[in-house]
Amino acid sequence: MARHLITSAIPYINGIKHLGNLIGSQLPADLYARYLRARGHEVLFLCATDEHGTPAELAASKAGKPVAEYCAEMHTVQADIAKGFRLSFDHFGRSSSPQNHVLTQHFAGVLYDRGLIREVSETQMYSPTDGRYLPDRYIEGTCPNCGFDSARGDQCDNCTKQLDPVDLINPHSTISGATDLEMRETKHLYLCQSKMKDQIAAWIDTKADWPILTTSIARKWLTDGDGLQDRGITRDLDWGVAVKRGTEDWPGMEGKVFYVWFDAPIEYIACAQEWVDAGNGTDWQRWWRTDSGAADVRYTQFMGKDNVPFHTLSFPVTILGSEEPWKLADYIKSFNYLNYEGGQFSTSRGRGVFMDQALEILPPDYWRWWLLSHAPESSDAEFTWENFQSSVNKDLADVLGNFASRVTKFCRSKFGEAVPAGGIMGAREDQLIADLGARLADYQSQMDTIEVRKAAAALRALWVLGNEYLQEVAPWTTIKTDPEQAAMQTRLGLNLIRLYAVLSSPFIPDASAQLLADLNADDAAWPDDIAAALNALPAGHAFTVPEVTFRKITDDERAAWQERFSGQR
RNA sequence: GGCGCGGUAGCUCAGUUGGUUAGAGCGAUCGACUCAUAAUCGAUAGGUCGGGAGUUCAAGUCUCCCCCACGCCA
Repeated sequence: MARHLITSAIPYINGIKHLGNLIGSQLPADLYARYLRARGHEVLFLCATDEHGTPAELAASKAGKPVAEYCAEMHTVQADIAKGFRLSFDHFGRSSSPQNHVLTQHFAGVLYDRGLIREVSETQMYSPTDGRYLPDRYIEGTCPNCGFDSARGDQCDNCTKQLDPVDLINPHSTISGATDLEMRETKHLYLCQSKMKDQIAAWIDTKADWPILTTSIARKWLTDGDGLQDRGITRDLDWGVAVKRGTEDWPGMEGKVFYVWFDAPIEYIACAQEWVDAGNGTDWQRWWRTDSGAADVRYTQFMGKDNVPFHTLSFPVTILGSEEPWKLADYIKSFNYLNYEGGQFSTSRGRGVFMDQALEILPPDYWRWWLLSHAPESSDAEFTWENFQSSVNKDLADVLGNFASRVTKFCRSKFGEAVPAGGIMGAREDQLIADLGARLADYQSQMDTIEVRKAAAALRALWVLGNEYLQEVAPWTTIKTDPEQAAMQTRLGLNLIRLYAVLSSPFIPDASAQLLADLNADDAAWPDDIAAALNALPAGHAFTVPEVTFRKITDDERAAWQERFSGQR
């Protein structure tokens, strides 16, 4: 038994995420966490909401609420949706937690002491009307290069010229439309990532087993141009972690907060503290401090590719730069994007399926199965309703659900609702057990290496073995000449359902639990001996015939959903 | 413009350090079965592995050029 720390990239507080966000991080992380727990490992699975920054402030003001209140509400909304998808976080924290404030300030102080934070004076656009400094992308004006009248402060969307907000003609705030913008001199803190680039590069070089996507993105940032650049870690905002050196005030930095990308990953650690403070754990240090037992923890991070730079570079700079014994990631699993029906998911245009909507139309297992079995691992993947319908109907309803149905209903009609006695296993059964063992080894190997799609395929192959066996031995025929033999075959079939329920639980936890309940099976332990596992339900054991485990998606439903989520409305 | 990930059967994708007739699932066709959610099982068809050149006894798998898609950066 090993100890596994697992974190999923923390979703931004601003609004409900779509299915692409789900499969990009939280869902595969949950799959891995459930699998490792099922294998008997000790797991701490953490996630949180990322709550600071300008978008949160703007969303709150749009909703007419104080930002703290808005974030608290949205946190609850996201937590409920996560429960709806059966994401098995040990704690779902908040980057705005007091624990994270203290820890973020601590890291800043330590990094400053190590000479890894420097102060930089720069000018920035201030809007008296909005009462805030404006990030470049919230300023628009006329492009000095091409005359386009909606050029953004960072870049002109028309001629693609890189811009500075001061270059814009007639600049205005996109928040209020205010034109009385002025340049103000302001001081900010920069994290000296460049000083750490060799150390980070050396660390990445040791990770030959990481996904190519992860290492290639990291290497690109390490070697592009002059190499890893220093980055600003403060902003002129109200909502966030106040800039301090540990517990000391930071002269000249009054009224400023740390930028989200600095405090967000630190929340992974703070989240473990929240977990303890919430009364769900007793010792967070043994997961995070290598001097307190975390040295033998394996830490795996999950994220979409847009988050890779923060996890391979910035956060490691924070951890390593502190020279304190914090746990560093052992494995970083990253995902590409999920597209929707030939384009991208679009939050603003309502294009694609969002997590709350998905749960309105189908139970979580349907989504979990499709998303995981089509996870965008090697390249971007695409969601289409047609593919979703055919995959779910075939894999879940036909191959697995119908297997449970045909076995239990046959048993009920011929032997009654209890596991039948009699008969002896022969060569065909030995063969089945050998095949199951080989497939199980494959499945476990894919899960161990977090090859999500391949794991799904291996699991499906296990389900197929049951149908093959049943079709071949045909108890509905055997029973006419040799009822004892048919009883043995049926008993084996019933036990296969239990085995499948156990093995499938990381992917489809609800269906798994329901099948186990219908079978009155109290043994849900991961099998280490297939033959023994197929005797878990003994002769005479009573069961209930399951309701339809997975219903099929009809053509009409598919068409209606396709229309509903097209973003046209 | 630079860089990155890809471009393999109608669709979604596997193809390890280059090595026998390029694989899987779905879909299609044919057959078997009839316990089951018009489910299942078997068989068959289908690919000049984006295009071109090169290295090699041998290339989907390495090198170069080009084309396409997506993304990141400038």
